[in-house]
Amino acid sequence: MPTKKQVVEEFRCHAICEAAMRVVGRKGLAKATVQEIAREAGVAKGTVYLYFPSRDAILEKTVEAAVGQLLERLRCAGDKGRTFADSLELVLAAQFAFFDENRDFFRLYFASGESSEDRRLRQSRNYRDHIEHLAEIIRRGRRRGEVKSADPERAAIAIAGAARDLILRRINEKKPPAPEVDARFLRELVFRGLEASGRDR
Amino acid sequence: MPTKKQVVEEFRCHAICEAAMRVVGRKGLAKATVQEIAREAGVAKGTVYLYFPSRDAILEKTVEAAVGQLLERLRCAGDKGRTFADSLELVLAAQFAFFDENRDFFRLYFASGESSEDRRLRQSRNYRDHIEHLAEIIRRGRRRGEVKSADPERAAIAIAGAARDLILRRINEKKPPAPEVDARFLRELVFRGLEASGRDR
DNA sequence: CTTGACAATGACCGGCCGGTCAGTACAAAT
DNA sequence: ATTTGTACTGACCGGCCGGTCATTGTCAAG
Repeated sequence: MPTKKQVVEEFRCHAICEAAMRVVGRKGLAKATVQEIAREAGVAKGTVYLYFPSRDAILEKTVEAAVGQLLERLRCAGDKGRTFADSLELVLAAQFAFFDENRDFFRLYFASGESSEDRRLRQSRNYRDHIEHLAEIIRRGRRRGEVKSADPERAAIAIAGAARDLILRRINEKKPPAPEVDARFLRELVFRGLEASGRDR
Repeated sequence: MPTKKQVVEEFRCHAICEAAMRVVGRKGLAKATVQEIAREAGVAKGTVYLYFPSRDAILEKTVEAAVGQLLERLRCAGDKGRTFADSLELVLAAQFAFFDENRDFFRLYFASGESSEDRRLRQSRNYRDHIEHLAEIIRRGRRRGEVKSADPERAAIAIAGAARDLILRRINEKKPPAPEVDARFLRELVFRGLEASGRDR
């Protein structure tokens, strides 16, 4: 049973993270100051330090929360597909859609980044989990004989990277295609490849 | 005919950029201070400002120079291949090799990054040129009937992204595979795809 | 109403760093 | 020898921002 104090604490932390998200969306990770996050959250700067030990902790938790939410969705999407191609496409579509919804935040999250933060993210549990998730989907496909033999982890990294850059592209486009379109495109690319097939040429 | 003054200027600028490259490799883009760049170049901080108007200008020119060098190599590599698959593999191998050679600089160049800088790079002529180069290779393959119909620019972005993340992976590995191995891997992935072929299952 | 505990505040501090500029050293010109 | 020109120096400044803490508000218990 959470005490009243814990409830307040939870509420404040959440409000601060939400605020941080908006500020980062506006200014970028490096230029998001504690002062502005506090103002955005409607509290004084000192108050922020009642709930977080440091600026880095705020940003870390904020990013962690957002990314955690994303990974949760991707996991669901991945479980829905019946074949490898399905799973992959669903995961990619979910990912594109998520970033479409969080455009502002992620535009600057990607575009900027502070050394300590960005590095932590890339080596973080979240990133590795994401890669591992993709790798697992590939391995499952392999077991079913749908996918050829290849280092699943490296393939996962390549797919994640491709998706990442497509997301950045989408973010800078005024009217990007529907998430499903790009998802289908990338699925086709990594599953079938670019090689001209008999009927296609 | 360059005057003596111009020669000195050229020499100093070059020394400062070289120094900046080493400092960025050590500390990351965001934490590379003018003071340290100056020390590394063996001049006083004030001297740096005789040759560059601002810190940003130093970093911009440094990155621009390094990336320009890279693109030059990639262009050569791309021209050597006779088929689409060849060209792609050669370009990728050249890219992996280049980053292997400049490990320190690019580790922190990628891992950190300051908002204004990183953004400028991504939207820079260099990045777009790289994408355009890849897209052109794809289009050439398409014209020869080697490659199926697909948006060449989006495919180029995806390939560049995949390569980028593989590079980051390689940079963090103590003993990465030879550049050619990863190049072959990625070429296989985007050209043939992951789908199990008849003989492979 | 008083009190005391604690949440909230925001002025302030200190360190950092980009950028400046008065001064130095040294060479060339007179 | 003296003056002029100039490449170079590095101490210094000012602004910024993360983090602190003495003060102020708030409210529930007595």
